[in-house]
Amino acid sequence: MILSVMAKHEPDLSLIFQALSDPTRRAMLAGLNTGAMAVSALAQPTGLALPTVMRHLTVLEEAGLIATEKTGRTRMCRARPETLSATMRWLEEQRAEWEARTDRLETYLETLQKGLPE
Amino acid sequence: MILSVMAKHEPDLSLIFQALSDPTRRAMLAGLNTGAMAVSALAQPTGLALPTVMRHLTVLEEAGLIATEKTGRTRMCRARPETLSATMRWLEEQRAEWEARTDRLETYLETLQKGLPE
DNA sequence: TCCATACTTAGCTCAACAGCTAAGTTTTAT
DNA sequence: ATAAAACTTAGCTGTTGAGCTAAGTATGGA
Repeated sequence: MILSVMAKHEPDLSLIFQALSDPTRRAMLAGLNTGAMAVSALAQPTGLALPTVMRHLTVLEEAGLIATEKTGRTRMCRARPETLSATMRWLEEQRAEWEARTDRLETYLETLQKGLPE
Repeated sequence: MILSVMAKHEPDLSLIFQALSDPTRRAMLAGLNTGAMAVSALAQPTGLALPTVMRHLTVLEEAGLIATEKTGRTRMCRARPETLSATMRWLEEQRAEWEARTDRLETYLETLQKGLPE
């Protein structure tokens, strides 16, 4: 099997961060961490109209943060934690790069200090 | 010293994710990982007008992702990796919660399996 | 002093977003 | 065969976002 076939939706950071920037969507995502849920069950605690909730779910799904499947007349939603992992990886890379140059800087400064008495 | 005085800007996830959702801003942040930079230096590779870049910088600063300081006529910008760490912490909590309930579910299913022959 | 540099402020445009209501569609239960 | 349940689609509204130009302020060098 060719790898590119498996990579259906490589994570799009713009879509992911955009999806996570809304508190309602973060709450929904947190709700799904306790198990899969139908749309109306997710909507209930938000107090929002159903079409509004549907829009939020579409945003989350297009970002790869959840998956949904319709069975009969109800649509079940579940979290996709792999996408969270991919996102953490990006954040970690940023911090790592920053740390690397900070370390280089400190090493350089130490070198200067040792060099001074010379 | 009282702690609440120190916590100037507790991280606001909505602001942070909103800031990170724009590719231009992520590129700027990545640029700052290689060291502090003046506004015009950050603007140059983007090809955007200076006021546009300024707006991006304001968004990043209000999210706590960078800090800036003006000396003379130039404003220097540097990354604030602590905010990235706080963000990772939230993502990690989500994944942890999801894993916890998944583990509980698997344990339960195993229990059922063992129970069956009885 | 004068001019260039480096932002900064003001204000405009167009697109995208979050919310709504009203009116479908498809299943399931009676 | 109806009717309720659970979405789904269409379309409207007010706000926010990213981009621009033009004009202003403040510093530093000649």
